Amino acid sequence: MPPRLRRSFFDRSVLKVAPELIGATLLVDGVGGVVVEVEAYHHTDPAAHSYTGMTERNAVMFGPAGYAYVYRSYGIHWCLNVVCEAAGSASAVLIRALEPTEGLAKMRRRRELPDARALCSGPGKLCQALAVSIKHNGLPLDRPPFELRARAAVPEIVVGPRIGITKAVDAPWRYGLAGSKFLSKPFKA
DNA sequence: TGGGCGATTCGCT
DNA sequence: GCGAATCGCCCAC
Repeated sequence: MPPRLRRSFFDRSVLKVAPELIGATLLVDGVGGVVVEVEAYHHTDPAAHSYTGMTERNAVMFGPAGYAYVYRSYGIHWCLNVVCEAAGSASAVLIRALEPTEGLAKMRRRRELPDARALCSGPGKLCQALAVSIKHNGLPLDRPPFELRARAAVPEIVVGPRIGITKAVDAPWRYGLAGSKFLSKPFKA
């Protein structure tokens, strides 16, 4: 089994960490799968929550790397990020999609859906499938309930603009696993 | 203290 | 493709 990713893995440029997460395995209480889509948010990026400074919501982003930043989206969904770079730099990677491999029955029950393709194909969906919520905000990714393991081999990565934002819309900081059927949206060829 | 808005999803057309 | 659901965050008043 590939080694756990240590916190020091995240203590680097978010633009380096983000593509290296593609192919890694993320589990929460044993449920999850292979990371197939992420987005990078740098603290100098107008689209980042941390851009305008620290607030109660985004405080974890300003802490050390390797911790979970979880926030509520559109009043409905949860979204899971991993804090990157040195403490205070306030950069993070948004986990956008997984290929489900472990605990499919649990995920289907939580999502009330039979289709494996739709279980984790979006940031809100995967948090529902993995039962991630505000309770996980500020927890380290290298300890239970999280389990995050390095990829076995370097996969082919596709790059494109990020989804659903209104600022810095052209920055190519969305990364995906080439050819994956489990993306939130296809990458433009 | 109140109102506009969002790193989304789903169902309907 | 479009719009509703839904509510915490955040800043202007």
